[in-house]
Amino acid sequence: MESEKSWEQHALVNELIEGMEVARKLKEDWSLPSSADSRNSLLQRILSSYDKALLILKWNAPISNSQTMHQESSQSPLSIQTSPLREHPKEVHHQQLKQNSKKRFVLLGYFNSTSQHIQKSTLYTCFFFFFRKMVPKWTRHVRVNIDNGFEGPLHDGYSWRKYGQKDILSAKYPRSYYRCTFRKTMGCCATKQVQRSEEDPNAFDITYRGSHTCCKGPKSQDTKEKPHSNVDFHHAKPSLTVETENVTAHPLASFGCTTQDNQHSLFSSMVLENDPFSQTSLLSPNTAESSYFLSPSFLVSDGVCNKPWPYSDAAGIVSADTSTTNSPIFDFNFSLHSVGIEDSKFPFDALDF
DNA sequence: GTTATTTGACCCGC
DNA sequence: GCGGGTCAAATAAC
Repeated sequence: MESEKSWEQHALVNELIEGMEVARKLKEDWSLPSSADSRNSLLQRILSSYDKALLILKWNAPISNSQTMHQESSQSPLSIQTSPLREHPKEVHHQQLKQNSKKRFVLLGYFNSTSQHIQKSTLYTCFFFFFRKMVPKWTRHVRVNIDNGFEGPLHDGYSWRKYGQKDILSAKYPRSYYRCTFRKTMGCCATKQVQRSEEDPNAFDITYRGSHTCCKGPKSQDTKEKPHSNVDFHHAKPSLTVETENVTAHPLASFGCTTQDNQHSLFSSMVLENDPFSQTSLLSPNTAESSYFLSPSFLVSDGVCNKPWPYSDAAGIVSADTSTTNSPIFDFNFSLHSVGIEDSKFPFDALDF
């Protein structure tokens, strides 16, 4: 346990120092006629560092603290639509214990692994735990004027590939499942679900999950999607109405896809969907709006990661930017440097599990 | 030939 | 057992 504390503290200190150093550099650059991109990328790095640091802190928060913080934050008048806790407090406590234990296991398993290759079964287990339970998820309600010839859900600037459609029991319209086109080539695990709204057939409810690590964001437009089937609401015609509302889960959920972030990386998907603590205290919009967790990608107007809605690299650690197969990929990342793993060739063989 | 979509089957959590 | 999410073979589109 002492060693755990040691590397956690080490990582934490490293992140804070890095954040400070980059902030200093930003300050120096501020008066220079350097590009906005440069400043934005520095800003991105700073926030990324603090994201990491905060996540490490959160990771190590005592259960009692977590619970207290959750209760406090859930009472916050600013917190919106965090998942209501249905569980009895005792159950919550047990769940947190369980989750904390799992989280710790995953992190320590990674950091402390002396083996050159982590067992595939471990990776598999870790992946599903993270992806299904911890990857951020948020919903957007998007309205589109179908009369204008748009036949399908909005194109959000990313390139998606449909991999399934399902009739939902209580829903009038089927739900379509999309994943990032670059999942195979770049290991991007972002997915989205699109479902036509029952109340308003011209509207779509789009649920995003996971972060783009593919660097093929809105600006690249590297897509082979049929233009008629998707509407790019970044460049929507005036007649196109776009509404966003009910960002139900994680407005800060990492959608970081800057090149820089991929190198630097990110705890991206370790924002915990089911973790009451992270939802309410680390991720609730009130926290974001008011303090540390607001992503630069949301703040900047011309930056490389100027997302159309509050995407964030919050909690990003390291992009395990793996070129891969269809296999599940870790979509969370952490700074190897910060924990003293300097070898950039750290063997993370996600290719063949 | 390559890439995307469709759709039935399968997996897994509840 | 049910239902949501994903897989993967078949098919379509380019």
